[in-house]
Amino acid sequence: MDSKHTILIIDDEIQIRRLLEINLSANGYRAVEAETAKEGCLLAASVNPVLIILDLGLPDMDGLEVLKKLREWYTGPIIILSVRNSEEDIVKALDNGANDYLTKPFRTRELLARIRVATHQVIRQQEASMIFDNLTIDLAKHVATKNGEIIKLTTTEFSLLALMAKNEGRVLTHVYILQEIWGYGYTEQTQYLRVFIAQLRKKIEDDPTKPKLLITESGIGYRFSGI
Amino acid sequence: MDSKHTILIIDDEIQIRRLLEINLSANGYRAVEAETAKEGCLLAASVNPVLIILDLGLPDMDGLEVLKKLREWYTGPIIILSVRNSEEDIVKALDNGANDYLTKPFRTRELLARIRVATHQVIRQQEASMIFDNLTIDLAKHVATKNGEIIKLTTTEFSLLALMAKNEGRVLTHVYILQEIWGYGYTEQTQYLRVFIAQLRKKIEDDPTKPKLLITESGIGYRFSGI
DNA sequence: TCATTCTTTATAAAATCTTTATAACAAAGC
DNA sequence: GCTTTGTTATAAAGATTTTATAAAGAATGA
Repeated sequence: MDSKHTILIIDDEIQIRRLLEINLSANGYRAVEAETAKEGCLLAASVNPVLIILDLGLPDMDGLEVLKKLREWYTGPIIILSVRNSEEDIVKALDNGANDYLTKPFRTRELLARIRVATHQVIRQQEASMIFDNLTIDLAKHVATKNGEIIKLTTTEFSLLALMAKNEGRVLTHVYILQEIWGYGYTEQTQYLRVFIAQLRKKIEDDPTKPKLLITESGIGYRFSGI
Repeated sequence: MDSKHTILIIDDEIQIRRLLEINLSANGYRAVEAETAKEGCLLAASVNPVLIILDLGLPDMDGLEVLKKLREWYTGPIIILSVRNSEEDIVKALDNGANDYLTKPFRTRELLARIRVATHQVIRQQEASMIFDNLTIDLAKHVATKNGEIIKLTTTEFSLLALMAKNEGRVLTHVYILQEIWGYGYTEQTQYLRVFIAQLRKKIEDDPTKPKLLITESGIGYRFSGI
């Protein structure tokens, strides 16, 4: 899973793009840049950004039109960056789907803070859901699905699956898993674990006899493999 | 029921409050005013506003502290109005839970537009009538129908159904539901919940013995499943 | 007062967890 | 190859916890 969140910058001024790119990268985002409205709309569809920063003064299309065009399908936050400072421009942009509006020249740290506000829910939601091939685990909703259908899991089964998936690729020892799920008094109950791993496999593996997700590490413990 | 959405203004300047009150009323909101932080926090809890407008320069408490205090429980949008214009103040407020920040003097129509943006999701969710297969729930009218016919629900039953439906697909814990519907003193009364879920199922499920809408998540709580 | 709604109690049913038993498998030594 | 040993997989029985439901009692409001 790629952990960096993509932010799309649509602005024709190279200096602004450069400035934003440096600051966004330094704050853990991946910046993708577009110079024209057309390019921006295409990129928005292909890179699926968590947020779009849009300049209203693009050369090839009216800013408000770009905004409307994006809003036809894009549901993430859009922050406007513009030299236009009239109340009318601001109100129009906000009423046409912009989440925030900053006038150039802007203050970098303020923009970053406003980005944090705008992406807050989206990112938290994304971080809470894990996707592995045809299996998804949504920690916030407390629901797991396989091939789109909800899998019925008990509390313990869900906790175990979530623990394994959160540590994808890492071998977790019997003792560690038992401590995490059952508590300190249960570190000897390796048989519990076997029973529950078998139950989980029946529910999440395509072929429980040839597990591909919950891998046995004989003598040590188990490992979750999200391919 | 009162269909107007309440906005809470916490500001010590009478002129600002008056100005806001006039503009908010003219735009279909109900304005409730507080002069001090203490009064504001109390009112926030009692009037349940869809949005709070908060001045950072209150006489009785530091603005940032008020913000943090509100955010301990208030999940709706908070817009800051302040004479302070330093980048540091803005960033701090935004990072402590404010959704937006305007400096005084502000432009009225811009503020109104920003209020619309901030309340957009909340209000739409409150007003939307939800449709699930042959069941509809109209939150504004406080009415639910099944196969076109109105279902007779008590206040508690409707609140419970609305809470579950608003969180479609998400597992809600017993404790959470009890807190939301009955209040903080009732988090142990799991049996209440069972009784009311059973009553609801009798009224909304095609076959109450095989529930398809109100799903039991044994050991955790319940989940509403549309479709 | 009466009707409605909420709270409490009792009990049956279902789901889940724990334990036991046994089979399967792999590695090592003879 | 065969046996031994240590580990894992699986089914199924028993114990425990959790849930569903009816119904009685208490509270509430017209």
